[in-house]
Amino acid sequence: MKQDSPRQAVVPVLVPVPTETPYSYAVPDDMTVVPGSIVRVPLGPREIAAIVSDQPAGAVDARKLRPISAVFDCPPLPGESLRFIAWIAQYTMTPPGMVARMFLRAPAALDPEPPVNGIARTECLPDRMTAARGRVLEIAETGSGWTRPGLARAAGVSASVIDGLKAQGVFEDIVLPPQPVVAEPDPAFKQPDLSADQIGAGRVLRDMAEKGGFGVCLLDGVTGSGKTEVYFEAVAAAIRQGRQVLILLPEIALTHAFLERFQDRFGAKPAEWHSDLPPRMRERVWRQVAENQVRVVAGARSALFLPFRDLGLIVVDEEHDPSYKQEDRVFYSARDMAVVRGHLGGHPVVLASATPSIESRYNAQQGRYRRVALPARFAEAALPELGTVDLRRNPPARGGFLSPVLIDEIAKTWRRGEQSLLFLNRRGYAPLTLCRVCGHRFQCPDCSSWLVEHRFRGQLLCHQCGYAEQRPEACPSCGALDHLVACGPGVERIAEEVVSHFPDARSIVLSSDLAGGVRRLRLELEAIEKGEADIVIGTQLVAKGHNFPNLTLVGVIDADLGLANGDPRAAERTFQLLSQVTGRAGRTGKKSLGLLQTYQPDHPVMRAIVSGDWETFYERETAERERAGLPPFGRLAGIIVSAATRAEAEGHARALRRVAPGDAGIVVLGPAEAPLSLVAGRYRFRLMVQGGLRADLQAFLRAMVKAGPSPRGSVRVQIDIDPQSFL
DNA sequence: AGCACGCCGACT
DNA sequence: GTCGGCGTGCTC
Repeated sequence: MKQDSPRQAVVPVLVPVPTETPYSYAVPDDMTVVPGSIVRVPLGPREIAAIVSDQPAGAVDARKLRPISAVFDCPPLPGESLRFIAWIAQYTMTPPGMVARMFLRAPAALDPEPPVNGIARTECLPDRMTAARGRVLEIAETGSGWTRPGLARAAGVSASVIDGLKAQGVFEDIVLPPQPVVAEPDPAFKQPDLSADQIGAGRVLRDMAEKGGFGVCLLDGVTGSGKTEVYFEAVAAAIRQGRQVLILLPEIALTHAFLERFQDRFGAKPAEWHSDLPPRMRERVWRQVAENQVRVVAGARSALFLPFRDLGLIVVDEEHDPSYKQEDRVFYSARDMAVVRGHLGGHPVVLASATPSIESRYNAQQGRYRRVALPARFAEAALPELGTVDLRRNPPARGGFLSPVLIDEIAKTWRRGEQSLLFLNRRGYAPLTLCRVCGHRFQCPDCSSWLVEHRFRGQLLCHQCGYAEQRPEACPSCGALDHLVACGPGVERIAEEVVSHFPDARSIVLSSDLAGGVRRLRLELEAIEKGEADIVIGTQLVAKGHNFPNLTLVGVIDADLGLANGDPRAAERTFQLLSQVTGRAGRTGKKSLGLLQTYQPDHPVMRAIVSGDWETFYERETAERERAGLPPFGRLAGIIVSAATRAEAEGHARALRRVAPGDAGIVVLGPAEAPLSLVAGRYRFRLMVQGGLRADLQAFLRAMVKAGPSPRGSVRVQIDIDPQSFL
């Protein structure tokens, strides 16, 4: 539908505030805007960036109308993006302005990059030549453009040398063109050496990318089967067609490893997009994506809201990863929204995982997605030999958590000069502290979960809400001194046990609360990769993406952990996590071993991992959910909850928010991904129920359901996402 | 979501 | 007598 846009006096504008409809703004006579134009508008006392909408605005008093201040000098968002905003708003029950806000996350990028002043050679030659001048002229020949201080530094001279040359007309002032954020990737840079399986799978994906148009392919291949190289074939095809490519990665996996693999294949790095990108870089990436200067973006979930002009392919790597879910403000699953974006814009979507989620498997089984499987590990990367250690038959020594079998294997591995990884998904020293005299258990005053002892810090922490207190000497209940006992293991405690068995081995603990933050963590990981540790004890952050080249033993301290928390996804999650962790071994070419300590070696999760028969596990899981009245998908009932005031409604929302994600099982409320929306009069709150809800919260919700809507104003809780109908 | 306005408690 | 807490309402 092409038509000349008539002069509009008033246009609808999506402002980043939670209103149901766009606001109306007057368009000054000398201004032209189209739907998608990014504009600066006055809103109350401030000026903010907003998007001209194609949806009708609500009625407004003409006296309130204010004019658009300016149109930003950047390309308007394409219609596809506007439809994407509207779709997400509707699906997630979020005000459209709040969704639009996600497209405006790089405010400074809305204006063109400030021009950078540089200098360039002229035809003139200097009157006298000196050593310093010679160096400057030599360096100036290299590179694509120099700033005055840049050239001086590169030539190792002071800026006055350059000023002298400039005074003679040897250099002149110019404005440097904006520098591309990354080099152009070359699809033919290096032809990969693929196995027969990879070639077959790669051909399917390449065809999808070449043909274009919407379609979803689930690329399912065990760790080390070379999934990445396979979807790179599709990426190459899209680049050849001159289209843009978005590769989504779980946040933690934005590691050097991926970027380097990409560079090996394409000769240049992809543009990165994630939360700790420096602001400058962020702006440049945003702008160059909008101007179709960037071919490939590798990013975390927020990259989904970059203003691509000509997207030709979306890849979601590790599609099962829970970090694709955003749980604040706008609640969405980036994996699902990637499929939606592909659908709206007519792009192929590749979902890749070694352990696909149940819902993606189900969608593939139903024929909604195409499925391509890579059965074997590639080349020299042999699978580790996997086994369970039955803790009933091989119990740890009193007060310990390592079975003799595991200790023996650690010893052997260490003697061979190889590395061991001990995995326990629990931070701190002990998950429960109690008083041996009176039985007092340390509980969080705010949310009633056990306080976890962190011995290195001397604190008791609530892992649920972040509450912290100093670890006391005496029992706060009966006053007894020295009778507090730690129950159960955390990584710190395992480290203690490791030191007692292997005092001469170099051991290290890695968890997200490591003192020194992310930077320290990165350093430690590098040190481990260089072989500077013998025994690594870590939480789930060691499961992702790092290559420990000398690792030949993975011991899972408590493989049962997480199976009994009532989460309907418990088995699936445990399976995914343990597969990933044991996959850390066996990348060396050497013989390697993965051992799962468990009290239930016959549990389907253990059997699936040990036997490698994942197909049976998936079938069983799907059937299990159906039996429990939790089909993998399905529309869920709404719940009416009453609240008299905004404060009360907010209180409910906060309470739900704090305890919802990843907690114990929700049966009344249905499967894991159900988003709840609380709507109280004009106030509206949402949250995503990920793992399920704790029993006390279920009771709370049930009570509210019974209470029914309040005549004074109500909070409505809705749970009605239906993944089957999300297209 | 921000931000202003407004009404009650501890301070220069 | 004011500073500042957050409860309430509004933004085209």
